[in-house]
Amino acid sequence: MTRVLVVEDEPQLLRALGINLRAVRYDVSTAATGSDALRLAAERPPDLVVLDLGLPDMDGTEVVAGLRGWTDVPILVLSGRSDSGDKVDALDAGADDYVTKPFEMDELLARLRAMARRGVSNEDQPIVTFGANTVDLAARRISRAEDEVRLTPTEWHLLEVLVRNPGTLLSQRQLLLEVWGPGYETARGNLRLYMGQLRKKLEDDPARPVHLLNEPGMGYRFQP
Amino acid sequence: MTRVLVVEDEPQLLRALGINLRAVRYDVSTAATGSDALRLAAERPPDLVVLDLGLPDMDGTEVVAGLRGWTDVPILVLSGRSDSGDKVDALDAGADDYVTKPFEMDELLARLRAMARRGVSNEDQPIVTFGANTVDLAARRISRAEDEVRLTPTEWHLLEVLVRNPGTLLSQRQLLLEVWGPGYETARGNLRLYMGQLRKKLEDDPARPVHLLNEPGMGYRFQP
DNA sequence: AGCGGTCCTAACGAAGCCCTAACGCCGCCG
DNA sequence: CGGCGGCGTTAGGGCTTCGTTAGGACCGCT
Repeated sequence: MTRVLVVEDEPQLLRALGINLRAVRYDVSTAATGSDALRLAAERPPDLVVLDLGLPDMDGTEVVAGLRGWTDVPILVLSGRSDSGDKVDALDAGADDYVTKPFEMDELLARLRAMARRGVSNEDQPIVTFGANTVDLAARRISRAEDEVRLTPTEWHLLEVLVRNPGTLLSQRQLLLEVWGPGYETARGNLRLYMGQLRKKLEDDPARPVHLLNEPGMGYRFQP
Repeated sequence: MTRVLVVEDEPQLLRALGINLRAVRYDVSTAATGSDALRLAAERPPDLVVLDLGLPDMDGTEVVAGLRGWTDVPILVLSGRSDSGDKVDALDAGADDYVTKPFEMDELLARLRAMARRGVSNEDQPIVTFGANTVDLAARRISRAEDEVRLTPTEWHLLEVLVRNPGTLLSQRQLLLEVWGPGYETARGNLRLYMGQLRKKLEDDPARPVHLLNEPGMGYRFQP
C-alpha cells in the first residue's frame, strides 16, 4: 500500500485529509509540526508527502530542504492564499507540485495519483502551451518563441488563476478575490491594468487578444 | 437522519427555516455568521448546507470556498435581489444551487431533497443542450455548431432563469423580477427585446422559435 | 542616498451595453 | 370592417465598462 505522510497543523483539515486519503486506500501517517514530520519520515520513509506550508514551528522551505537532503520522495505542498511567496520558495527547494487552499479534495487526490504514477520526482503537467507561449507553473517560467518572458509576482498570480481554469469565464470579483484577497473586490481598474500587462507580454497582437479575453460586464476568460 | 446546517443572520428567517426543516425530519444546526458556520461544519460535518449570502462577517463566496476546501457537501445558497453578483460568484465558487429571496418554502424543500437525492459528491448539471446549442452555465460558455456564441450579462441572466426551469411557463412578471429586479415589473418591452436577442443568437430560425417560446398574454417558456 | 522594480490611483478616448421610443404585424373582439 | 392590445423588430441616446497611459508611493538593493 502506498504510504502517505500528511503534515498539517489544523486539526480539522488534518482529519479531513486523513479520512479522504484512507478512503482511497492510502496508508496514512500524520504529523502536526515540521520536526515531527522529519522524524517520522526518517523512521518510516513514506512514498508521498503532503505538506502544509503554514506550520507553527518551522518554515515550509526548511521541511522540504530537510527531506530533500536524503530522499527523492515526491512532495506536494499545500499553500494558503497568503503564502504565495513561501510556495515559490518551497518549489525552488525541491517540492514537486502544489495546491492552493482552499482546494478540491478531488484535485488533490488527482495530483497525488499523478505524483505516485510518475514515481520519483518528476514534474506534473503544470505546463500549458498556448500560442507561442509555454507556461511552466511549477517552475514559474515562461518561454515565448525561444525567449524568456519575465512576469512580476502579481502578473504570475493572475495568470495562474486564469490558466488553472481554461475556457471558464471568471468574474472580476472572483479574480480580484483570488489574486488581491478580500477588500479589493472593487479595484477593477487594477484588473484591467494587469490584464493589459499580460496581454502585452503574451499575446501576438496585444490589441487583439486571442487567449486572454474579456467579456464586457462579465469577466475574463483564458482560451488555450 | 440527514443533517442540515443553516447559515442565516436574520433571526426571523432563521427561526422559520428551523421550524420548517425540523417539521420534515431534518437534523438542523444553525449558525449566524460565516466563521461560526465554518467552525460548526468542521466539528460535525453536515449532509447539506443552506447558506445566506448576506452575512455580516464574511463574503458568501468565502464561506463557500472555505467549505469546498475540504468537503463536497451540497450547498444551497439563499440570495437577496441585491446580491445577484454574489450569487453568481458563489455558484462559481462551488455552490450547487440557489434560491432567490423571497422564496416559497416548498421550493426550498424541493431543491434540498433534490440535492440530497443526488447525494454527496455529485455535480450539478451545468451543461444543457438544445437544438445545436450546448450551454455550460458554470463556465459561462455556449457553443453552437462548433462556433462560440457570446452573450451579454443581461442575456445570460435571462437565459439562465429560463434554462433552470425547463418546460415551465414563466410569467413576464416573474422574469422581470428575477432578471431586472423590483421596479421593472412593467418594462415588458425590455423582455421582448432581450428574448429577441436570445432567439437571434440561439434559434435556427429566429422568426420561428422552437425553444424560446411565447404564450401570448401569459409569459415565456423554455423547451429543451 | 540613489536606483530599479513593482504596485496602485487617476484620467481619458473608445467600445459595448442597456434602456426608451417608435413602427409593423398579427389575432381578437366589437 | 375598424379598433385594440400583445408581440417582434429596429434605431438612437445615455451610460457603464474597457484598454491604455502617465505619475507617484513604496519597497529592497547597491
